[in-house]
Amino acid sequence: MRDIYTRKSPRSGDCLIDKMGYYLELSRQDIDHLADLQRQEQTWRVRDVVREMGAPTEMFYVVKTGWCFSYTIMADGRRQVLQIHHPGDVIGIPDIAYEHAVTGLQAATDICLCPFPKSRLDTIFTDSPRLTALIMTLGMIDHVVLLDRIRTIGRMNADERVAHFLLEILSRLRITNPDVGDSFELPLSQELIGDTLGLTNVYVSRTLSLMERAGLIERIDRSIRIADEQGLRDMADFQDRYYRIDTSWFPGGALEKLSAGA
Amino acid sequence: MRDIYTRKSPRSGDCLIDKMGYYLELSRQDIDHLADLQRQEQTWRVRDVVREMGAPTEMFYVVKTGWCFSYTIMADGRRQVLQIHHPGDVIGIPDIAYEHAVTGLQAATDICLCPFPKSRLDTIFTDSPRLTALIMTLGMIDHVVLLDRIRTIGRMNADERVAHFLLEILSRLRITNPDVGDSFELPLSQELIGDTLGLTNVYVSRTLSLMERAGLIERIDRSIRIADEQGLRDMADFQDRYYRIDTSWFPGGALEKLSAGA
DNA sequence: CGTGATGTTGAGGTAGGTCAAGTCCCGTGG
DNA sequence: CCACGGGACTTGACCTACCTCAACATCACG
Repeated sequence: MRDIYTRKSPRSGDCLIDKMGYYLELSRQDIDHLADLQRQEQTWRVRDVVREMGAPTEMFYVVKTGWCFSYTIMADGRRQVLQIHHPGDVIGIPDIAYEHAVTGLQAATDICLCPFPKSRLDTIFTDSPRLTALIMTLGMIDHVVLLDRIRTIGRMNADERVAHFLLEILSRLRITNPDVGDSFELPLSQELIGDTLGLTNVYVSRTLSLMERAGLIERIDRSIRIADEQGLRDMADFQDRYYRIDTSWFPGGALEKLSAGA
Repeated sequence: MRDIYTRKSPRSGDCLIDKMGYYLELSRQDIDHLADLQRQEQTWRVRDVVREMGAPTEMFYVVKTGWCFSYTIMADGRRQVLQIHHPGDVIGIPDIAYEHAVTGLQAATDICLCPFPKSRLDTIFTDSPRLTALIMTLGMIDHVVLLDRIRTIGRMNADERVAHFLLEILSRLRITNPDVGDSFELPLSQELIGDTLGLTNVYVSRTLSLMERAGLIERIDRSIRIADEQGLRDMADFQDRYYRIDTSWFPGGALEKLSAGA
């Protein structure tokens, strides 16, 4: 199911550096830059709103611990969850095009984020073309994951949507934590999952129960075991967008060639 | 409905330069770069497939004339249209993260595209930080438009989806052609509109008929007149993502300040 | 003139929504 | 320590927005 693609930098225990280092051999300077983004920390409790829709977009955030999510709400209360953010993710880049945030940001668990001002990216852009290319590429991965989501919501039925969702979470987790195996904690309410997939909490509940009875997954509290990964992949037409990316065009090719043999 | 935001460079008749120039005061060199991307031209007929899903991603395309669209197809034939591309759009940037195209590309009308290799962007990146920032920002606009689409498909019913879709097309057209007023040619089959919005061709037909009977739109063949723009905006909770963007953080601030008074 | 792509309309079916009741769990406060 | 309240999950009964299938009309094109 997975081939021999290998992590490019050793794990450090810092999730941003781990995520970046999964794709790229990081220089000492790159690591310093990434550490620099995480000097400030701030915590929120479950269900706290970190940033309202329409707030000025001065800050980006790096997720240090916990899960949070971006969403929009319509006047009558209908909510659509747009993205789930995990440790190591950088939040806010799409907002650079606008003066006010187009999405809200809320804590799905207790979380610790590292806010940093837009301007901090400038130094990275001028100092490290490789890191810049990686940041852009990670943005494009997010983009492609959104395309998958559109296909999922637009053309798949409930069980296919849920299957795809679970697999997407799993592959995302595997980047920073290769040891997850086939089970993981899913600290998201079924209402939130429904608002992500264009379903209701009620139907998510029914669907998960059915999938469990069908032997596709197992559940204990909020932990999920993917019992039949290939079965889920087949039904959801799933492709892993995180596992392997194309870095061949990145600047600084010499370094790249060195690590390509790994 | 629209305030006094003004185009930053004069119209040139070239749609890529017009689109870029709408947001930014372009230098002579910038214009040369953009013209350079469009040296090669190639044409396709309606329904021709320009690029299959899974094809190697060596080329980007600038749309010169006509409309085309990106899509995915599932094994059983279900299709999801992901993006409609208009003259002036650059196609393919999300694919840089992968070696093979994650979407297909097909002509919705007879079209003329300008293919150019990935590497051609390099020179822009090193020569013009302002243009680079604009290209990134346009990518982020696409991203936000996708977020709107997800909300539309995930949480709105058929008439709201169609209303939102029509308004989105209209605001996109207004960038390069401020004279569209309230009517435009919509050279898209109802099946394609359905595949964009997660509906069937049959239900798109019914919905359009209902909207016409309600006095929201008028139709003659495939031309659409938006008869009640405010009404449509209210029902679809529409926000124009193309009209105005934040360029305040772009490098080369001096030039920006000069034009800020406009 | 035939063929295929497109749009319209009708009849009937179903996936998923809505509403509601009941359970479990955990955090808080007395 | 217990009582309470709110968040989360489950299950049942009923409903409806949208789908499916099908027939028919129109039009462009070779």
